[in-house]
Amino acid sequence: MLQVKPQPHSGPAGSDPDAGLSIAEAARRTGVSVHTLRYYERAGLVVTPVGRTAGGRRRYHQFDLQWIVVCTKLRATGMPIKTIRCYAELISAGHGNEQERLALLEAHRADVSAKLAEVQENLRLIDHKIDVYRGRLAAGDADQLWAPPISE
Amino acid sequence: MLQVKPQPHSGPAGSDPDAGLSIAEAARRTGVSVHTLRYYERAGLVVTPVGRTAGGRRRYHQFDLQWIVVCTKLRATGMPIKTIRCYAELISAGHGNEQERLALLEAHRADVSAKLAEVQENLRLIDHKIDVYRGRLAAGDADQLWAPPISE
DNA sequence: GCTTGACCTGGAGCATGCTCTAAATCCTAT
DNA sequence: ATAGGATTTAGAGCATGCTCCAGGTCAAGC
Repeated sequence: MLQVKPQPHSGPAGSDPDAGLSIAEAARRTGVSVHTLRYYERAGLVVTPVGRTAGGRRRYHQFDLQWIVVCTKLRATGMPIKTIRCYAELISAGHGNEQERLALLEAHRADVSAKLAEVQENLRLIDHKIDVYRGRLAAGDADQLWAPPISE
Repeated sequence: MLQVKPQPHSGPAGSDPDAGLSIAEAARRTGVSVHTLRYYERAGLVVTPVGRTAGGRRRYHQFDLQWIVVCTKLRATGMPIKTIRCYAELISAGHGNEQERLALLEAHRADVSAKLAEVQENLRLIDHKIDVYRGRLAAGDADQLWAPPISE
């Protein structure tokens, strides 16, 4: 859903393609607020430190944007910040821990699957209630719906 | 998943079936902690006030347990406490607002559906990453995996 | 009566994930 | 040179949903 749009060569905030993007541009392109971008960085959700200008401003490059998008997707499936940091640290540590990365992803996949199944299961109850309400309302006898006991 | 088990006639905390259950028993049967039961009550997640003994202890009856289970299912699909309170108030208000109840449930259903689709979509990315890691690890060339740029 | 454990209330505490503020600094345009 | 807006930082604030604590009450068994 979120895609890092290719830079149209001369966009706002710097036309030099190698200079990197301002935080505002990065936010716009990733769909994440600037606040959140800084928060993620503080929280350790980085694989490589984001570049800085001489004056200390962040400069986002293609790789940074791609990583941020990955973070949003992991977040969207409910992966906690801590776990994403863990994953980032593994990638950051370089080659040799691919088994661990895989294990982390598989564990998360299992969590998401379980959660998905649970939600779908409970959604059925809601659907059932909706059906019942629709039916009763159409039939004009909504009085028969589940209601609290008169007075115990 | 959570079911209100039928009372086996002489259980703990009172054998008179009409006397109602202690909060501990209600917690056990609904799978919710006693803390949470009290919290839900304070938060307005009640359709009818839970009964009390002369001494002020809560007594849970069949209807209370059923309602709590409904609450857990709504929560499990991500319905916020506030919305459940809203729903509880509608039921509590009695007949005549069935359209509103239906609208609330339909709105929630739409939210859940959208969320479900989003999670499933993003889960695909994770699955893809898992596939790639598995393949590379099996092939013994994990070096080729996504890694941070060497130094910008 | 007395002990013991369950229960009561109001309120504090905690985990998570942002979201915002203040004061200072940077940079660009005029 | 300077005004204005964008950005920086550390830290506070907020929303949600529990979770727990202190100090007191209730009730059942001995």
